[in-house]
Amino acid sequence: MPSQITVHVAASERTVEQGTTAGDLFADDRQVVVARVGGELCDLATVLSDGDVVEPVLVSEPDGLEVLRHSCAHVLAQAVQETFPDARLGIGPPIRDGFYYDFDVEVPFTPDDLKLLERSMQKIINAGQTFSRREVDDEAARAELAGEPYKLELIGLKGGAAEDVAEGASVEVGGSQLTIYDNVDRGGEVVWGDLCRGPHVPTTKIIGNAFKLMRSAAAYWRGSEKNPQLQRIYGTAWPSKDELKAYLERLAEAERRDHRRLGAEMDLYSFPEELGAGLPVFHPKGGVLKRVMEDYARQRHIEEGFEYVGTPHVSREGLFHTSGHLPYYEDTMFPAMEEDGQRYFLKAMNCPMHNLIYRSRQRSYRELPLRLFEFGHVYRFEKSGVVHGLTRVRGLEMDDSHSYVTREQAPGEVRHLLDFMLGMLRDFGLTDFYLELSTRDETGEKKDKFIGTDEQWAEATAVLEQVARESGLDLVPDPGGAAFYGPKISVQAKDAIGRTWQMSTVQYDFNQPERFGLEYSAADGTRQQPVMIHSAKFGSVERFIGVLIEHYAGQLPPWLAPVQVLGVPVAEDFDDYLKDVSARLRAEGIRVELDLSDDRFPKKIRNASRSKVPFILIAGGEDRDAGAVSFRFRDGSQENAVPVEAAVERIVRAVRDRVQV
RNA sequence: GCUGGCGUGGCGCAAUCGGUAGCGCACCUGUCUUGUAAACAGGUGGUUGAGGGUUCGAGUCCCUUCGCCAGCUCCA
Repeated sequence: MPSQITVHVAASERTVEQGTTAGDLFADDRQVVVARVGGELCDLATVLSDGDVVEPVLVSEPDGLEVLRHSCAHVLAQAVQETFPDARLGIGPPIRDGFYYDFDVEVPFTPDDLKLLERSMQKIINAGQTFSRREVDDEAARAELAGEPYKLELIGLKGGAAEDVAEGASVEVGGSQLTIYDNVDRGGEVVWGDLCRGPHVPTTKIIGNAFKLMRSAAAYWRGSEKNPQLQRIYGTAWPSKDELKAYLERLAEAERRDHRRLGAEMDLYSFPEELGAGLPVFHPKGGVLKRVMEDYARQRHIEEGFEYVGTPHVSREGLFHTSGHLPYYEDTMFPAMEEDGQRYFLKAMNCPMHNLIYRSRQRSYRELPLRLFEFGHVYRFEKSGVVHGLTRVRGLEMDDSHSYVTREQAPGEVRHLLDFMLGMLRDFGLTDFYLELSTRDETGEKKDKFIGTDEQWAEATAVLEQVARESGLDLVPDPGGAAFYGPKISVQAKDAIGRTWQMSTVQYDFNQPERFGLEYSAADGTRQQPVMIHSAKFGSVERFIGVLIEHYAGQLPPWLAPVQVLGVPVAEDFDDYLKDVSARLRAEGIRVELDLSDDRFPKKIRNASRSKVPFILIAGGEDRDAGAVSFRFRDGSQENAVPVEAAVERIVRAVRDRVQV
């Protein structure tokens, strides 16, 4: 055997001693945490073979960061088993921004436990333990892990289906070869070990002090309600302390933008306990925001060929049997009301009622596309644990529209709707999108939920996919995410701090027209069945308001701001002058408030600054003498001596053009 | 629905081992009011989410229930 081998590193060949490891090649770069050998992520301890192609993987790149977080999860597990010897191990994968590890413990972890574990992890990290890989066969693994029932279960399930076992399980049992990672301290003693596919960072030292345990919560084993709950600890880990700090600051920023907090501060809406969970009320200022959104959406729908309709909140149960909703969703509808032996339900969707409008008389192909639209209030009895602010409620208003079209018209209508909804989202200041295509589950246990023939699903899905691709936006598949009656495209929008929210949806429905017996007379005199296309631009109006509040951190653009102008007199003497100015603005339809309180000027400025009103108009002696006002903006900047005429014009234009200031 | 945490005047918080609920802001009243993030003084307001229990005594302990938060599951 030759004593030297040739390896390829960074597109150049290198001749190295037999027995050289990947780590040896990059020993001078501490940023390298693992290596890609022949395309596979490997430990730096991997011994190279002749002809290997080796690339360094830095901790700062996505793969390297995942490995760091996965290793950190291992350190957590080691700390847990040292502190709570009876804890049994679940799985511990990296996730977005961090990692978790699941444990079966008698007593759930407390916040104090987390602090304790964090200290214990720091000790392990400082000890500079190495991660040492060891291949084991199934028998040996079973023997060694006899005390770890969940790991044994994973061994039984290992192989190609690992990702089906549970999200994240593949990091434990990836391929056909089982491996155990031993944590070895400086003295060479094995102090802990875990079944794991790897790879890992070479030593715990790499983790440094740029990690933090965030919270603990229960999670079902293998993600199923039917399984026992384990206690999951979430943590975060970063290449450096600064990056950890930046991450924590992002979380703090998200908290500052929380629409529940801002809604209370800005007096927009509240969630009275007396009403019940998930039932918000809109205060006058929130009412302005909601009404402006509705007015604009209504106008735009009419411009896009929709007709505004109205339907009741309740219906006899038969309607929801016809639509097919009741068998699937009775448990998430409010309980039935009985009257004269009839069961009535609060509606959880508007489409059945729109179908009745369609069916109220004979329809001709000349009427198609027939587009119906309304703000329909629907009620969904969401499970208590999922209700959340305005983003997940039990009573909501949908901007619900249904286009009835011929099969031939369907692609054109979907395209029309997609353009329409993207345009509307842009009008509200959301500009960064991707699309998600939700299709039926072809194989899984939920396959039976989807009604309709294979051909219908294939056609519907093809139409949506084609239009989605034409949009040029990124398209992410979402298998199994479709409604029971048809596939959908959803628009995912990124907000100002990079979070994505599901906004608008378009759904292709061949089922309900059939169930309701919808027809139109074709040009040749035959009766044909239309296709129905559901769409919602806001989705839920409540949710959209919540997203906007967070996106703008409460600093709404003038056209949406409940109060657009706040007048602040420098002293009482100028109250009348500002009253005249505000009358001019009101005549132009501007929403103005005046601070006529007996607070002194600095206090008024303070209150005005905190009010998030886009235009603060100040007037004192200099302004009055010049027939002018002074603007103060939300960023604290100021523009003095603006003639009243110009000020009014400027405000009116900002509102009309829907710009942000 | 499940697991854990929490629930004190409108809001944010305090109340040592159980010993008859405090503070700031807001609000009200009065005096004050001329240029950019808090003038001064006084005052109203809670029986501690709700119901039950233990105790001489419960905001503090126990049970039930409602609501909120985090996560899991779910999301037409």
